[in-house]
Amino acid sequence: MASSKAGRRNNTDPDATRREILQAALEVLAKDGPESLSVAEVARRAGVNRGTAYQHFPTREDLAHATASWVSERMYQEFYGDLEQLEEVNEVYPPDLALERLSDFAMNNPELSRAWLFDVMSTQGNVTDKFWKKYVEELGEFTQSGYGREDMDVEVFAFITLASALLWPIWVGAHAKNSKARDKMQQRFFDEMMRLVLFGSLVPERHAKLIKRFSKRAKQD
Amino acid sequence: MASSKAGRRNNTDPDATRREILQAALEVLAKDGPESLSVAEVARRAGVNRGTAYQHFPTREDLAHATASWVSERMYQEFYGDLEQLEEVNEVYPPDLALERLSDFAMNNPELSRAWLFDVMSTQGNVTDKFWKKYVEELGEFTQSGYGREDMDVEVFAFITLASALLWPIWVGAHAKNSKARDKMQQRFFDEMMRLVLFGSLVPERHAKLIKRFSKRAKQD
DNA sequence: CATATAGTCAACAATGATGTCTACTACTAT
DNA sequence: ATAGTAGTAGACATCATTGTTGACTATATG
Repeated sequence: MASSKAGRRNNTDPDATRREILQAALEVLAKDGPESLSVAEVARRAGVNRGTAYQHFPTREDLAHATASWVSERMYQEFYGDLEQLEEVNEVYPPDLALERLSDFAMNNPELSRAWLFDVMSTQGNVTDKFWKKYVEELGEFTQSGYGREDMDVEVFAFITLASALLWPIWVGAHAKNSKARDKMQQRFFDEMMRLVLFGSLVPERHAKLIKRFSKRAKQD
Repeated sequence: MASSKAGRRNNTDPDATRREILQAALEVLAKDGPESLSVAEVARRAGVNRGTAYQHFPTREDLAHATASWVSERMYQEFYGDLEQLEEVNEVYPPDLALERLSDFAMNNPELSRAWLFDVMSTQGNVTDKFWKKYVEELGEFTQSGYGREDMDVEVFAFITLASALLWPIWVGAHAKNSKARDKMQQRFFDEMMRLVLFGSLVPERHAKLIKRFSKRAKQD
């Protein structure tokens, strides 16, 4: 009586299937890294037949590359997508909101964040990633607008903030027992990062020599 | 004429072999993550017979655990080992030297750094790692000695500095073409990090509200 | 209705990893 | 000299993954 063909999908929307596969690949990528991405594992996770995965992505490598591109594109869209129209209105996006946005984003998209970070960190040669370029560009504009210190090394600062903000959720996931503890950890990260960008972490009076040594280009007193 | 038994090792020092295996495992761990650590790959990389690896570590899991412990221990020893006797003499280790030491260490031990970071980041539950505890403890003492700002969240700050310093070499490795460019990148990281801990990254006059908001516990003006 | 599309299911050979085992060699200490 | 230790070499069964292929099915569109 029961249909012997239960469990069939026969999707009308191949793009949706493709996205499901990519999403599963992203999760695997975030969990185990690019080297241990297996088509079988991805297909299992996506609830899709292995053959189906091979229809969309002829080889394992194709899947890996497609996932990397997809991650890059999604990272940009999810983070900057709905912000693009806003930009022309708001001349300077406040740093606390920017950091909060980044911190929230990382916490809500831990796999995407992690996969993106490792891809962009370890990809050889010039950085072509849209999100990275936009992020650095925004930081550059911010400093030149007079709100951020001119003596910043924007790229290095971008690296520091992104690396720590995007990896923080891993730490939180491993060390927070419940969602309340999770929220508290997220708050702590935001507070400390704000504190750091506002005041640094050294007591100035105790480090006169260092201040002299490291303020070559900064003469804003 | 040539000995058919060339390539034999027949080592007198089994511990050395063990270390070689662990070192190879560490490299694999740093490259591909813990999930794709294979005994065969490790043995190949260590220039050791697969059987030999199985003599030292009965299963893949045993090798993985042993490597994690070894990484933890080595991270502590290599970083703090030769500093321990010094400590009683020098009451406060200057922050620039500390950061330089960390930055150099990461650059000279990229695999160890990376493997350690991921292990300690993703290990569930309380952090028992010696290096982490020591690092946080030192930071705590530094702030309480009056040289560091009292309002720091020491653990979060430790996370930020470690995550960025230990991952920076990956970025450098992927983006620096020669050793000269490498050195320059390392210098840039050190400079920017010092700048950040000394001055923050925002121009104070432009962020009066934020300063008010984020200086609850800090009343050192 | 006919056909193309998207997908399922099952089988297959090849490859490589795991874990075990046995026979062999070289070096060390008794 | 002999027994033990450390490592090599090779074989073996088991399993997972890769990439391919062929038969089948549900859905949409002409």
